[in-house]
Amino acid sequence: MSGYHLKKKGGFPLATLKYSRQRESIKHYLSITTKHPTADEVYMHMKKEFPNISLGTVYRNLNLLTDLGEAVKISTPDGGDRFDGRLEPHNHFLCTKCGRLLDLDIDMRSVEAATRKAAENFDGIITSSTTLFYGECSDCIKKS
Amino acid sequence: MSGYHLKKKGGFPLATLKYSRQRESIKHYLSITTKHPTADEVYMHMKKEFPNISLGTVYRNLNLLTDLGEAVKISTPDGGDRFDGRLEPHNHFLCTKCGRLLDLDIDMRSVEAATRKAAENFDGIITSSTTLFYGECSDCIKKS
DNA sequence: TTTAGTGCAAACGATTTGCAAAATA
DNA sequence: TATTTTGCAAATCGTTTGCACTAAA
Repeated sequence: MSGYHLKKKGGFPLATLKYSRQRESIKHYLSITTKHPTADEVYMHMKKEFPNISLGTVYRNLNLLTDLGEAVKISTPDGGDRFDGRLEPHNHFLCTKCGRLLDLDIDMRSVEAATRKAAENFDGIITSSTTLFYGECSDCIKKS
Repeated sequence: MSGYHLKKKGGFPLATLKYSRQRESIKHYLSITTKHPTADEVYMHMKKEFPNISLGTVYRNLNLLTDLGEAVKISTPDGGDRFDGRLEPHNHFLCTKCGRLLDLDIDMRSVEAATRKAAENFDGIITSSTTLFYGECSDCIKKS
């Protein structure tokens, strides 16, 4: 694990990594929560364990984990990015009433089929895709 | 099932609309461009016709058009939102090299199939979905 | 000792908002 | 006239960055 190099977004070499308690804890939190927290929510949670942790440290580690492929950044039309530590391919659902972001497990073969279809009439290279579903979550349905 | 999602902020009734030359022009520009411009790019373009137009006005109208379903806001993991005046269901491709956002026409039936699959094991209501494809565009492939 | 990571605060880019004037109905 | 929209500027939000210090290797 030590001394490995990898590439950042622009192709810049990334320096060798050193262990950090904060980073490990952030990674662990992302791996157990199902909340898809924003950076600020991660920050609030980390404060319990590291009262002096700074928001900058949280952002730096979230970006690092994302670059390492150990976390996923999810962009939605409303508000800041969300982070997800679940690494297997899956999709997300955004409730347009309460704003909750939920995991949505579907047979990925249907998604792959759609991607293959997309690739047919396209003269670039498609390497991945993300689908975000919208609608009303069960909690909001109950309340209405 | 469309690839679009109409965003209503609170569910409260929308105030009566009055005509505005700026809004019409923004709407028209979105309907003819294939650039998927950012708010700032729309602003720059509008300045030719309305030298004194303000960025605030552009944002207000882009949001209004989005709420009305007459434009679509596209969120990507890098940078600001893009806007699209093309209303038929279609998908988008983001080049991870040059950042260009392109239209991607695929047989929507494969997307609908994926959505139907998604709905099966989900106890909320899915009303729409958007898929964003990633990869390298043909221009960038040529250059490498 | 050398290098990476941290906390802090300031800077930043994107977007929103309060207000008085202008346009529309 | 009454109400909406505009231009402007200040404010806000999410995120990044420079720096001196601390922790890890």
